[in-house]
Amino acid sequence: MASSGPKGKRLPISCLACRKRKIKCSRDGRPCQACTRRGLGAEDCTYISELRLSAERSSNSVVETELRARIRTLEELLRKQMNLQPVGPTADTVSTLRGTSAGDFSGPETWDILGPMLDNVGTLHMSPSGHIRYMPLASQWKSLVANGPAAEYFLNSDSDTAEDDDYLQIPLAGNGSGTRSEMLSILPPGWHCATLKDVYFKSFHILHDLTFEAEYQRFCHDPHNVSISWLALLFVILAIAIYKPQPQSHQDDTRKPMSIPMKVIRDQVCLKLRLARAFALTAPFTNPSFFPLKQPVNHEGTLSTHRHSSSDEQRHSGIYDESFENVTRALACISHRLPS
Amino acid sequence: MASSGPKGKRLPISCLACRKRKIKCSRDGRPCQACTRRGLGAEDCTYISELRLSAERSSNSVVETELRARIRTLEELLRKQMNLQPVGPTADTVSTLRGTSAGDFSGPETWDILGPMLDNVGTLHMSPSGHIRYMPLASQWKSLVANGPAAEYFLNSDSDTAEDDDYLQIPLAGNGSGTRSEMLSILPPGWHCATLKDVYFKSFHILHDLTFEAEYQRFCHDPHNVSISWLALLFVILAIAIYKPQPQSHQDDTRKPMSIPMKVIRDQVCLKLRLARAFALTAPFTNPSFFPLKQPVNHEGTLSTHRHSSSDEQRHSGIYDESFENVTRALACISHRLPS
DNA sequence: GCGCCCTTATCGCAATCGGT
DNA sequence: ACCGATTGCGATAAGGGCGC
Ligand SMILES: [Zn+2]
Ligand SMILES: [Zn+2]
Ligand SMILES: [Zn+2]
Ligand SMILES: [Zn+2]
Repeated sequence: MASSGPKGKRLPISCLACRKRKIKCSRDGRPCQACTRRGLGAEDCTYISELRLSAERSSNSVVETELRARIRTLEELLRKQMNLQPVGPTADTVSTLRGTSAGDFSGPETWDILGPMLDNVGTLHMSPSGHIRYMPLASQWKSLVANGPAAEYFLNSDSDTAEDDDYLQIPLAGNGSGTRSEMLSILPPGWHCATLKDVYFKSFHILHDLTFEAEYQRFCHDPHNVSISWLALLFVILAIAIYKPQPQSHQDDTRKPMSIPMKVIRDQVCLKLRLARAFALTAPFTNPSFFPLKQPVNHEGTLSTHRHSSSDEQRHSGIYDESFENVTRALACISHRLPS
Repeated sequence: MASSGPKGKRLPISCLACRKRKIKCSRDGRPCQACTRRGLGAEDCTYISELRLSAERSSNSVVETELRARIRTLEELLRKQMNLQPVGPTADTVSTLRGTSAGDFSGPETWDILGPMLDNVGTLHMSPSGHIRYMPLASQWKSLVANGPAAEYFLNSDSDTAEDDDYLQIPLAGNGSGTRSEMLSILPPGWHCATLKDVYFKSFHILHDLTFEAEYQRFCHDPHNVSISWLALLFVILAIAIYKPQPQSHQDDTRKPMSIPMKVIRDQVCLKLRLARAFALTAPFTNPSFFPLKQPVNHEGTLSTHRHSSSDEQRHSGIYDESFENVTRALACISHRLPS
């Protein structure tokens, strides 16, 4: 009668494979009977009972972690606000804030050390098994990667898997409604974003980094208020960064050393970004109401000598629309060779 | 026993819906039994039998037409070669050539009047049901549009139909092999291409029209020898042109008046181009070996002040690859608002 | 919430067809 | 008989929806 007997009694819930197939699960052995018939091995016939429990219990701490990350984001923002130096010793104010939730963010798993953000985007409707609770988007994403039904796809898909599109319900040709939040939900978690963004701007010097950084901070503040075009640009930047081979020695930058194993990020983010790229590239073309960002951004290199007089003239003649600037920026990024 | 009795004999092939579902088709009535069971109406249960036959029978004359068009292409090329005027009265040589296959290309259906080209691209392996014969790609495309299995899709699809991709076997994420010919097979027939190209360059003045015209002629000469990136650019140009609303009065251009009803072209080309756009936009991102075109092209407007010194410098530092120029060109086109 | 019955949809592939 | 194209069986997957 005790519910925790580890004996030969059947496990509390069906195996994952059977749940996905919606078929009866014998719930014995590690390859259950249905899975055995299906030719699946022990690695495919898994149960999530204890995982679910632990996840349920630990999701509180996950939220806690993300809230802590949010704090650090605000610190960073404030620091940027008071002092334009990237990371100056703006001791006072920062330390004050830091006292709010000092926490133990140090150690070998330096996941969080890389400037978190976006960790405050989450929604409320995620309720694992009955409870309603705040669920940051980053957590959603991470759990998807970690133990979601598409886990295998993420980790060992090196070739193009076209069917992943609908597998993950990514609207490749969105009709303009709900697209922003969809794209947000696709975004990798904040620490990945920040890492990849840094990688990009350390490697390429086409976009005006300071301008983008400002926009990025604005995005961290209020992720739902950026334009779709800017999101698309962000996706492109991340995609480029994810493909850039990691240099062995870290840059001679005074910022925090990038101790995150790039390989790990790459594995996790790669497929998501591939989808996002396709989306970002297709969406504006399908629906011209995308890419509505207004303010232009300075470019360097071939695109830097931007002449506004002719641009304005042409804009009024109907040749350009206001999206030109942003698509151009995205394009400048795309043009990098992606080593694969 | 006669095979041509129109009586209660079964139609030669199953209905399209059944073929797609791979289920037995009763081949009676317009909603066949399977389709009736599925709740599909007559508009979904279609047959292509007689269309296929007619296409098979008429393909000879189609080839003939396309060969004639090829002649005119060569005439046009030669005229351009001898005289850089767009259409000057280069009487002698042209008339000599024109005598080769004078033909009756005049009349109300001025399909062919608009500078044909690409009509010589075809392949030999197209054997509708046994015969091996020369099959120009344009013919393939036209017959697809006119009476192919996807005919309805082409004519009444105003919204996005995502499933068309695999319906037409367009490799949205091609792996780089066979892509060029695939894109060529997607291209609208020559007269459509020329018309749309003209529309584009009459309306927009971003790309250097003379340079592009030269490349276009090169493309007409040897369509298989252009780079994928250039093809993508062409697709984008055509896509823009197809969406541009047709002005009521034709331009004050001394070239042949554009008497082709734009609406017709639009209907036929629209979906193909939508697919091609998606392809052209996705492919280079999926496979960095795309967009390999070398020679840069002058731009006007915002992109005109191209600085080669910095470009070269950056190229060598690995920041740009040689595809930059072309993607930029494509992007400049994309940035137009597409009125839809 | 979850398990899973039972109706559809999918599609590999072997039988079949039809032209030569 | 050969051979590429086509058909459609039948094994399998997907998933709507109901009872708990
Ligand atoms: Zn099972
Ligand atoms: Zn199992
Ligand atoms: Zn049928
Ligand atoms: Zn039918």
